[in-house]
Amino acid sequence: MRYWLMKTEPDVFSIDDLKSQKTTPWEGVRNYQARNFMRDEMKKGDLVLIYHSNAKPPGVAGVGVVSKEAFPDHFAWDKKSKYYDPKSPKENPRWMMVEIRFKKKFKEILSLAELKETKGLEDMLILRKGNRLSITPVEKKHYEQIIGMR
DNA sequence: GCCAACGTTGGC
DNA sequence: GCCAACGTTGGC
Repeated sequence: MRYWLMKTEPDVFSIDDLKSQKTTPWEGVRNYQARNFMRDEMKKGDLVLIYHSNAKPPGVAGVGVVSKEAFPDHFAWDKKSKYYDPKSPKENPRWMMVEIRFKKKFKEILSLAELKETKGLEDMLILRKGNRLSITPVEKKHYEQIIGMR
């Protein structure tokens, strides 16, 4: 089993939305590296830290679990969707997504500031300068340390 | 709102 | 294939 971190803007889709919906297709990823993680590496049962970006404060808000492995992101086919992409035809879909199921919400968000101050998490990808990737693998030890903090 | 970092696009 | 221009991300 592997561990991941997925960013979401809570104004668009928050941990509370995930909690009330129970599951969600992780639509709208339009970055090849992140797409490849979903398409090739994320397996059912993998655990996912749900991270709120562009939030006050930004940080890890809870945990989800991969409930369905890669399938085409059909929002790319919907002209009315903001994720529409004419370069992703149905015969040869360019963008894929996984389904995420709600697991838990932290009582209090584990803020980016707190993550930065925590010894042992220094080499997490999310803490690297300039990291903009919306999906990153997380090491088991980092995942466990973070869960231990909440 | 600013801006650094990074990804993508497109002319050549 | 190079790289300048442009767009996006996301913390502050």
